[in-house]
Amino acid sequence: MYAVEDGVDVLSLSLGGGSSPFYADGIAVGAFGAIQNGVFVSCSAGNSGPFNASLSNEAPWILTVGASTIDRSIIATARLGNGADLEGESLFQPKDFPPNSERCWVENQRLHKLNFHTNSDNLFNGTVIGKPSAPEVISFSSRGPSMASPGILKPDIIGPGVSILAAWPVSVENNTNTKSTFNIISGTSMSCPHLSGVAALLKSSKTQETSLSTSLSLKTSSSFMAKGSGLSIDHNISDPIAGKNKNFFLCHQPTVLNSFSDDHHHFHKFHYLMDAKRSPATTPSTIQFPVCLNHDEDSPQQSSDDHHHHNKRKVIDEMDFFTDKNTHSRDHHHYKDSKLELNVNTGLNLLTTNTSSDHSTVDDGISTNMEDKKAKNEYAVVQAELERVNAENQRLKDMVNEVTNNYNALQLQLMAFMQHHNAKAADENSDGRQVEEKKGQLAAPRRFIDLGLGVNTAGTADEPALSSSEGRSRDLGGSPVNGNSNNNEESNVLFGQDKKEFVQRDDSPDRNYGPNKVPKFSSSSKNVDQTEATMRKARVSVRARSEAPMINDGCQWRKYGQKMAKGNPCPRAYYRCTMAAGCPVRKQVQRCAEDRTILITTYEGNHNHPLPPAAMAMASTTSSAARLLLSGSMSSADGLMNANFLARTLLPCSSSMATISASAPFPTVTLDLTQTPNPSNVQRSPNQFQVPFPNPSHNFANGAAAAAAGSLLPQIFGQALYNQSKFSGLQMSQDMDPSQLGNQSQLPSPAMQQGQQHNSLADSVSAATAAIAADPNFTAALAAAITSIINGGTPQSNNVTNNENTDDLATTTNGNVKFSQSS
DNA sequence: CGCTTTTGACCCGCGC
DNA sequence: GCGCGGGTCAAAAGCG
Repeated sequence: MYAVEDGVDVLSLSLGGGSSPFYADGIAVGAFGAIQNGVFVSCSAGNSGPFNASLSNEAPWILTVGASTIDRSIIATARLGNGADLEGESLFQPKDFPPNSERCWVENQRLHKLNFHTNSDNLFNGTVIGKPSAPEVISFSSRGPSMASPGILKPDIIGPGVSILAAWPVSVENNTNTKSTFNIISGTSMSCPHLSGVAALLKSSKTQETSLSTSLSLKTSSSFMAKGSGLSIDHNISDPIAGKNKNFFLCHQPTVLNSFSDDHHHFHKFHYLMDAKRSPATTPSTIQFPVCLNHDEDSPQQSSDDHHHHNKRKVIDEMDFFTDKNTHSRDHHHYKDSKLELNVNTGLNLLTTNTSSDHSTVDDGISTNMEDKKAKNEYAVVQAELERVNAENQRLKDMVNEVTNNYNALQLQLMAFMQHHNAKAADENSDGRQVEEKKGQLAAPRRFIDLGLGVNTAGTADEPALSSSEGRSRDLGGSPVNGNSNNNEESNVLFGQDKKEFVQRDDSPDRNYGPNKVPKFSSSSKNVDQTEATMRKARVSVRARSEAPMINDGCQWRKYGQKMAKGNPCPRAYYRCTMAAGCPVRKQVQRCAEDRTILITTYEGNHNHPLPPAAMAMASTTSSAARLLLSGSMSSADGLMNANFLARTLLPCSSSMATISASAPFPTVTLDLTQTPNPSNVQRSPNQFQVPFPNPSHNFANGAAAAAAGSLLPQIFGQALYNQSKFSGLQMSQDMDPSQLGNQSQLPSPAMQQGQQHNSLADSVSAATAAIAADPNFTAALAAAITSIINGGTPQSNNVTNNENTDDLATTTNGNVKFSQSS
């Protein structure tokens, strides 16, 4: 026998499942806050709890199941009508829900004991053990619409007065172990983008109810309905899922109402079901809990239960889940004698905005107390909504920050790629001319670095070719003027991690510096120091919008100072790289005075250690930019050089802008990630000329892949490798002919320059793959960018064909994009 | 306890 | 030479 007494509302809110917006406890608070006496409340939090259930009045029979699948520390709580708090552990775990977890509590002097166990993320089987001695509501809520995994209720828990609520199908075993699946509609939160209060919540359940063809198996007295219950629970034993339920109803064929309809928001609850079915056009201004309790007086089944209509907790109807109707007859009478009051007013019209149409029986019994409660409930709803919105806002902020960081990193990557590509292309274009012009003058032949992947350059795959800087150094070391010189000669040069070591070993050969080299640097320690100082002072400033105090560039930094800089109310923070002992890299972080949403990060120096993939974007970009800057400044004797270089090398292009500052105390290139793609929007300083990163399509065709391989990827590859010549790139640039600036720019970043002799190609590929694959978004974006470049590029005869890298091949495939380094 | 951050002192270069 | 501003140091404080 199954019966629900008068004065009992049943409300089951299942907040579980997916990314439901109903996690906010405020919803539950608001929802339950309106529930009045005698309401059964069953709630279940979903993935991210917490939720709280508060009852504003006596609620003798409450069973609350709360859980968070995300944070087990979150405790679902329910405040009982008597002021007692009901707390339960967070029972759910995404995967490893402990079998047979037991949870007990005492509520209103009744022991509630539940065993829960589940065996999958979205499967929740609940077993209630022990026979309740009083009307109770037990709620099962799976985490999702797992129709195939209904909860199972043991027969012994099916007793008089026990309601079983489930958001999803629940099977009930009868004495013959025959399972019968039934559903009880409960408010579920799936796929509801917006909600406000219970009404919306339950209203949202309409779709699911319909789709799931859920049914409600609950009965109550008509008198209860007359009290204005806002809760709608309709009987539906014809549910296709719960078709067997029909066999468990002894006395009637419940009226079927599968879904909540707006048209059903009739407030005459006493006739709600009937009206809803017969007068669907009625549309109340208030959103009502569509209560579909089986109290239809016109129902032929009803007559058989008339004897249950009593003033107190009368069981006017019964639902028999089992064929054995005598099983709980004694309990049934027990419930009939229950002391529960019938003056139940669920007051679930929480979001009522216009009560004029409210003709419920509430009117005849409303007291000021009720109004106060209603007001409080509304307040609670608003407050809860506010909290929810705040929490959501915070989450969105976090998301924005994260996205911003990702965007910045991606942009840097793209900039690095374009920069390398551009430099390479420029070098290609200028190479012939430059070579002729400088023929015989340059002792330092333009030597392309092997990208570190140069299997052939070093002779063996295990001994990758030296970095570009190394190559250049070697060239400086006396190699004949040969822009295409092979790397074989590099084998004579050793590069230590320490720049000085490199210098010492590099001083032997004589250098035939061209007369136009300005300034010329000798191999003396003095010049070396000067070079180092210059390199160190070369700065790359990155402007990016970020709410965070510091952009995440993948490196570890230690703050060593903070100063108030003149002209900027925002303090400037000084950081030092701590990823390796003695790493000279430092950076300054300061917010832009004009626009404090812009964070200006200025990098200085080169890392002397491998960088994690996450740090590659920034490191490669900044180092490349610095190299570009230094190349221009150091290799040109006059200011025109830069202009020429830029004009020849850089082409109009992308949204990212590089600004080389001529007035800064230190040579500084600024990468502005805040600029819009429209060049007209670019602000220019009289002392600055901006260098838009080239549009690869202008001078880059099939070289895109080569560029990717020749710049970005090599850096990534080199990343996994340890390097020994951290400043070689700069030193090389000192001796370079302006015509080689493009090549210079093309050189890998210091990170790339790091010694690769000790690493295998496989390791490099692995590192690159990991770096690229680490971030699917980045991968997709980069792939799209490169694809765009390749597709948009106009094939040119002067495609990049660096013979030095002819055999170098570093290929990593990510999705549809294949990066292949070839020359 | 070790690492990081804070913060005032100190150093240094540059301009007057 | 002095003052100013940028940058760094290092002891103290904070933090996990």
